[in-house]
Amino acid sequence: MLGSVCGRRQLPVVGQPQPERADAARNRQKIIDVAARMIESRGADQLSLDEVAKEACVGVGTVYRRFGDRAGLVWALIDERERRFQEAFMSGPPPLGPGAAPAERVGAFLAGLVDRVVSQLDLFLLVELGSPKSRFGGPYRVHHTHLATLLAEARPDADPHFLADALLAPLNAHLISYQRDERGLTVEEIKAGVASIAAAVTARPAP
Amino acid sequence: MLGSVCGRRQLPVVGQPQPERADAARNRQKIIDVAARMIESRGADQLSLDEVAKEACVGVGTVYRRFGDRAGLVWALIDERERRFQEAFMSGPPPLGPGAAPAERVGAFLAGLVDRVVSQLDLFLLVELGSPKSRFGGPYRVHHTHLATLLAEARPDADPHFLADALLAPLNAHLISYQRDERGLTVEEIKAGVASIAAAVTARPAP
DNA sequence: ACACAATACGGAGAGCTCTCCGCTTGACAG
DNA sequence: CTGTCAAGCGGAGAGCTCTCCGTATTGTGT
Repeated sequence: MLGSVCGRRQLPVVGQPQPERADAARNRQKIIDVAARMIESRGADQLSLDEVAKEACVGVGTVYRRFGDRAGLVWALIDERERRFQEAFMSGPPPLGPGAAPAERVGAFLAGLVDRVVSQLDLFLLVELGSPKSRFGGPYRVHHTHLATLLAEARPDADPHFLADALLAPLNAHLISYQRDERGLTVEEIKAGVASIAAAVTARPAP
Repeated sequence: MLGSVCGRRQLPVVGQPQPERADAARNRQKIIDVAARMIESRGADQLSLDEVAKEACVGVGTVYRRFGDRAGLVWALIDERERRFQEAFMSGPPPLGPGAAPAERVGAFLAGLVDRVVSQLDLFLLVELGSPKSRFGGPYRVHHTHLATLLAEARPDADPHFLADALLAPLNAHLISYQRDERGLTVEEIKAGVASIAAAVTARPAP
């Protein structure tokens, strides 16, 4: 099936400050490559770290030392697009980036996040099965902080942290997957629904 | 009790036990008892079905035949209180039951659900790790239908099904657990936050 | 009372996640 | 170049979830 990567040497990447030893970095990359290929060819739900290790010619211990657990490896696979998304909402052009009104940026952010989740749905499904720590650590924290900041501007009277959680919650991969596959909602309908809730929440409270 | 079956095959109905052989019923009860005891003494996250089987003196196959998987067994443990809750919001006194205004019932329902999740938090955490089928089947469907019905009355112009999902999403056990244990929110604060969102969503849209 | 489906049973075993620990290797000072 | 040792490595193994299938039990029609 998959051609084995065993024995092939990885070219060293220059320019990156490396807190890792060379062999460790090489293994990390090999593992990521193999995992990405296996997911592409067989689907994310079939991902077995045992098998990844075998295919990458490393011990299973190495996989776990590098990535902690299943969810950690999956985050690494998600990472590249995630970074691009973070750049977009932190320093890209409006309405996602700075320059637009807070309420408008909230809408753009949530719509963008729906797209992101949908575009890597099976990976996000896997992440959500991981430990709470991996779930609410890393990217979730970044999204939450960003959204809470925007909400604090749009609605200074409400609790922005709770509001951010509440707006992010309906974007979880399991719910979106269920809405799309079992209830027949389209991505556009989901985005419209999210937008209407965001609008209700960011509107000035009725007098 | 169940009416006579007259040779007809009964379809499995969620929540209603289908006619079981005497030995099967005996085993189901033994398994539930043992599982409840083990959870009480050691915590839900330590629940091992292998061990439950051994302790209940049945084969592990029996456990899985009865309950399908881990999440199925956990639902069975949750079931009794869940039924009481369902009765309360379907036919109990207002504001949870019929008689109050829809928006008020939405608030009471969500507050009640927060209490329910918190009161059996570790069981709900376990359920959320199960398959999407078990997660969105059974009780979720009941909650969703009820809430969507109320929302359709309160806000005839919006999509009540999506809205119901979006209001239920922030009540997931993992988020509540994280908010309470990591961010130090109290249950009352969570309920207040949920209430304010429900209020925003059920309010008439601004002109 | 008895036979015979239908139903349930037990537990071996496949396959997984993750831990542990004795051995190996890379980085660097001298 | 070489010695040192923190960092990294592999894979055996514990413990789990869930499946499979030959065997045993139950309830029913006669």
